[in-house]
Amino acid sequence: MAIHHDFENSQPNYLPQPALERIAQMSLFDTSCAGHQILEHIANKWIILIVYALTQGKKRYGELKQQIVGISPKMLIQNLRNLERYGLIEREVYPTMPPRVEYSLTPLGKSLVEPLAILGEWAYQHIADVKTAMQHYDDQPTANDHWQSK
Amino acid sequence: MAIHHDFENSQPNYLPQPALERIAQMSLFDTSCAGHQILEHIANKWIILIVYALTQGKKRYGELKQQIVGISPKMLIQNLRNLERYGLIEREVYPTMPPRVEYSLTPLGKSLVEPLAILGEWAYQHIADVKTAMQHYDDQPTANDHWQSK
DNA sequence: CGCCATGCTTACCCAAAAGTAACTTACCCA
DNA sequence: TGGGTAAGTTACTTTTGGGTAAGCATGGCG
Repeated sequence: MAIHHDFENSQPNYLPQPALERIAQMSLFDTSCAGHQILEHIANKWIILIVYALTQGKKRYGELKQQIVGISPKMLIQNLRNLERYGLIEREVYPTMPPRVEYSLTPLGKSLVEPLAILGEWAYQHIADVKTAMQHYDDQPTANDHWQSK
Repeated sequence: MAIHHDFENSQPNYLPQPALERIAQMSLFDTSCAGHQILEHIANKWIILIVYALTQGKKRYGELKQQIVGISPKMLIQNLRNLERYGLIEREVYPTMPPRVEYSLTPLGKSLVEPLAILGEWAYQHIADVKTAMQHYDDQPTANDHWQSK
């Protein structure tokens, strides 16, 4: 617990030192490191959105499908299965008919909410910055045309 | 600044309230929302590793290639271009011969370091939890075989 | 003089991921 | 008897990600 503390006021440097120090200790650059692999699975648009949705409490498959606009049934179920496998969500089946299945965050899943929320906030807060950077980049005619991922 | 504070001791609830409140305000579930789109681009294994690498300072292409084990030249250059486009890194060309190009984080890029570091730390700290969850899941023979992403 | 080494970039191609849409199961209800 | 419903599942196709290997420029060196 108490993972991140006062990292803003300790160093004169631009970058928060404790973060840097801690990054240096994780061998995330090594693809064979489990931390790297987990990151690879977690850093996924749908995973993030599903976890976000479940912060609001138990949700049924249909509710998730409705809330996460644009997700296909296949992607939803696939990512739900993966999240269950990683121990981040729990799947409860009520053997009624029509079937009823509820998904909820496990304690481990809940512990991931804060890191993801921080990332989401960053995205949300820097929309304008990124947009203007992209326009600026795209406007310069210097042949940077064929790399855009959209 | 001061984005995340004492979220552990304020609520009786398991989940950090401030994060939840703020998530609710972002319309990340809407694919047409710019925040959603940015998240989609940032939540990418290679992007994260490149930003991590650049927290250590300016780096040349070759240095990055060496440090980020397993990245192909194409992925490296593609993600560098994207990061530049988003305004997260800066590309400096020294017109010497052999050419020399240095990449560094912009202030915007530096602001992303802390969120990513927190995510990386989560991954690193919960390796054991996730591993045991996966073993447990894989051991139950109830035909969950065809979904695994590895 | 010409060939090699270096650093970066691109072309080409295949494999994996993700979207689409139709199908399933089993009960209830009209 | 047949339509509706919830939660998937499957087959099929398209899109994207990613690896391999070659291109290019130029200064150094033999």
